[in-house]
Amino acid sequence: MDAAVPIATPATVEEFRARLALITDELPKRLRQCADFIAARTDRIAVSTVADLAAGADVPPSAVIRFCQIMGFSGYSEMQKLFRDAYALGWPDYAIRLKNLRENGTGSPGALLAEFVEAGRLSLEALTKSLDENALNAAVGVLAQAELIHVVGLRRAFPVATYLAYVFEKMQVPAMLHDGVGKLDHRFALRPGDALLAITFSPYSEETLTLAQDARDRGLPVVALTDRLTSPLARQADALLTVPEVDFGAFRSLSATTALALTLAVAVGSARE
Amino acid sequence: MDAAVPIATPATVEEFRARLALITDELPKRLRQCADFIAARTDRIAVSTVADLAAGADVPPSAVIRFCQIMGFSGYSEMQKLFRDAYALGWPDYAIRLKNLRENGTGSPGALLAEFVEAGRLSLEALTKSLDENALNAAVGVLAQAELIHVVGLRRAFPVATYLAYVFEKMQVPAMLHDGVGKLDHRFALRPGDALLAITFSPYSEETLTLAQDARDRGLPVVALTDRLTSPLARQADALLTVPEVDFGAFRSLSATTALALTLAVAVGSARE
DNA sequence: CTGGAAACAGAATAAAAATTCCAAAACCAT
DNA sequence: ATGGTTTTGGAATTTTTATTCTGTTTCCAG
Repeated sequence: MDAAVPIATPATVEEFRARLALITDELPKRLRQCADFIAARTDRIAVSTVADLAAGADVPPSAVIRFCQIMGFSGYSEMQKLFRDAYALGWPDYAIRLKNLRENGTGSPGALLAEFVEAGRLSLEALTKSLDENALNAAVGVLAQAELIHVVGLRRAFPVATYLAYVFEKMQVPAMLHDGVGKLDHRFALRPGDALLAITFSPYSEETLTLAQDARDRGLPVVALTDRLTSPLARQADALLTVPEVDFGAFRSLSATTALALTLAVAVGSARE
Repeated sequence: MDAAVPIATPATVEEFRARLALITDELPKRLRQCADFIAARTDRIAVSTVADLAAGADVPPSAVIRFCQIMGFSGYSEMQKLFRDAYALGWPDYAIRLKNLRENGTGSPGALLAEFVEAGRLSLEALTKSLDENALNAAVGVLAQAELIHVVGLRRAFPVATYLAYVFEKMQVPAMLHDGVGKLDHRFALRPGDALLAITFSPYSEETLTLAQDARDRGLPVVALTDRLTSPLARQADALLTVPEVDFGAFRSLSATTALALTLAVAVGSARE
């Protein structure tokens, strides 16, 4: 027993978090599982029993109690009290919370976040409604058969392209990201049997359109991920996926685009095995 | 005993509210007190004991139980469960859902998309609930004062980093993206007066952590965008932003992360002029 | 008033949850 | 390996919490 550790009981959620971060590293296995689970799901403490938490962290209940004590509480009940008292702030459900955020001043970070979150949600909703399933299936079909998938997307679309490249790699799908580093266009990497996945939004970037045209000329199938049916990519595309992303001001959150890209990548990955 | 009132147990908070409104008027005194108190403080149910509620409504505990039964529940525990579940909303067991999807022949792309959209929506909602506004303001403050903002995020976090770099550029905020091209770490580009914005998720990438440590050693402020409070970045961070992203299988939609990143970038951009 | 039905308070009981404790297992330095 | 230390699992115990039950009170129709 470490008689020499007279830890102050955390009095606020912040203190709790600080202490949790501090000790996590040097915890033995079971206690560490507790720490990790609780770090990820802190909010549940207020409404869970010891047994619930123990099950979630996959440890016996007594380990949870020991964890509470290491955190500086006398036991679970005392720790839970901290979160139950703080709970009132967390409750306001999504709509109310969003309103609160908005109301603390136009231009404040909180208000901004509320707008972007809302834009993201609307985009996601619109996506499920507007999606053309045939186009999606066609896109998956085309990409699943490609020997190598070339991914291109620049400027605003670049994050999407890099994410696709990441997921393809995870799924062991041969893919090549055309990132324009060094202004090299790697257009000669487009080989028969390959396919191109091109992403671009208004204002459409020249390089992407050029590469798509190039692929087309060489007879490679092109899948386009873009913002409208009238996109200049439409002409070259064998499968055209449009994403109705909602803008807030000059910015767009990319939520819907990311969701669709992820779907595409995972579906293609699964289809290939 | 009203043998003739086979009330359906409310299954959602809305149903609960509807029923509460319906019966409140024709309730005897004590039960009415319960109804009134609960209508005003519905949120407390999830974290209160019968005794707490009874004290709040100024009735004996048994009256609260009777009230629960009139509301259509077998007792207090059943009623409380409704609210506890509603609070901890989200995070269904994605491991299981993904497995189902796989086993049912990979699921159609459409079904996959629905899952990713749902995950994105939950993440966004959770973000509004869990956001620490102080941390966000602190982060904006730190970055607004930096001469040059260094952005680093690799692998899964890379899309977020590139997106931040894009938005910073749009807003004419001096920023440098550390992308690891050529395995150059550019650590000597960290100059006094600059700040680092580091993004990493479990499993945390070594290079990002190293750069954060480097920045710290040189006395630069570090803003961390990560997935949990126990992240290894927590130690070096002057402002720690955590994003509760719902994973679906091995993948995360990044919706919440993108929304928060965008907020950060735009808020910093505005604050600088 | 008064008789009968509904509502009630609080003590008694049952159920569930938290906590303790200790023997067994794992770990670690020698 | 070996002895000492730390960590662990789970049964036993204590504490808290929910629920039931019963005698009493309140309410109201006649």
